[in-house]
Amino acid sequence: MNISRFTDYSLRVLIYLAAAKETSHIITIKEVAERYQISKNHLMKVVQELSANNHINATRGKNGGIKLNTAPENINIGQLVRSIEQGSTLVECFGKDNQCVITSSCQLKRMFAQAMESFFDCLDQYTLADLIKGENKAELRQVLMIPIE
Amino acid sequence: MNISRFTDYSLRVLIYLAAAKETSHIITIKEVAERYQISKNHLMKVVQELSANNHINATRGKNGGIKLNTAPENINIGQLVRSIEQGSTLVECFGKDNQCVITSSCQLKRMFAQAMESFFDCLDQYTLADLIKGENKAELRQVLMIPIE
DNA sequence: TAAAAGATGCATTTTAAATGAATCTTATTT
DNA sequence: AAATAAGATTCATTTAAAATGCATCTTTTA
Repeated sequence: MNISRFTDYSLRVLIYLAAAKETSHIITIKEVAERYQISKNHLMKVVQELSANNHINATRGKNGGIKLNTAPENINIGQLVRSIEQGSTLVECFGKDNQCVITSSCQLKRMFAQAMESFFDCLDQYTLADLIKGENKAELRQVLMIPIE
Repeated sequence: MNISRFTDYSLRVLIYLAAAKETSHIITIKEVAERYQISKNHLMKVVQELSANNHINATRGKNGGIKLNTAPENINIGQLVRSIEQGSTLVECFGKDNQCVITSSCQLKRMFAQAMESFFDCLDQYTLADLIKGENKAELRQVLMIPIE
């Protein structure tokens, strides 16, 4: 059972931006990629999608960068992961080119769909704010070398 | 979000065997692979694991074959999927070679672990028997061309 | 107008999973 | 005993999705 690195990176970007909130320092994709030591190219695409979904605001050009578009409290983890992972195929029968011969008389799809809903419903309990609560925020700022100012 | 074909095939084998229960006809891996139109080689490995976990009984030699080791009611879907998918890496920080720099101050792992538990807990509600209930059994026997006798 | 940022499209690499193939082991039947 | 038919095992190969890299385009600001 796994979730794409794309989704993982999406969350990392949001955590970075949330941890750096209330800071005057401008954040770029390059910086985020360097601090996390992950591929800048991949991160560009991740940012592009987050931006397309209005979770973050990306500005081009000199002094451009990325920042959160809403308060961390308003970014729900379940909804976010759902939206990124939508279109993924949990098992063959969820996919477009399903070849399973018993599909019509198989109850598995129903069960798995329900289980997946439980998974997301659980994540629905949390928002981005829960990820930078308490001591976490300071710790994240430190590990990610986000200047406090 | 996805689950391996290995797990999918495991369920298909069990469904086949459950649907063919109370039938005198001996079932071989070859037959199951043919009916589902899937790789016999892969299925062999699937069967091997199901057999190692005592879910099914495999006998070699002439007139050998595979059959369920317990009543379908006793094979829990959640437990089964859990056992096959154990060791899979939901996201990087679940894995052995986790490189994520914020791991120590990140709450995501906890949240995802909880969500995964919800997923399996949901599947825990069902057993193999639920997959061959009512009309399903007859339908499965027909699609899979299992002789009724 | 130069520099610095993100956007985009295409190519390549990586990796895990799936599949194939060959051989080994076990059991049964003749 | 020998032949046959089943699963078990090991190693090699293929596949497909995801990730990454690269080049170029677009936008913004100093």
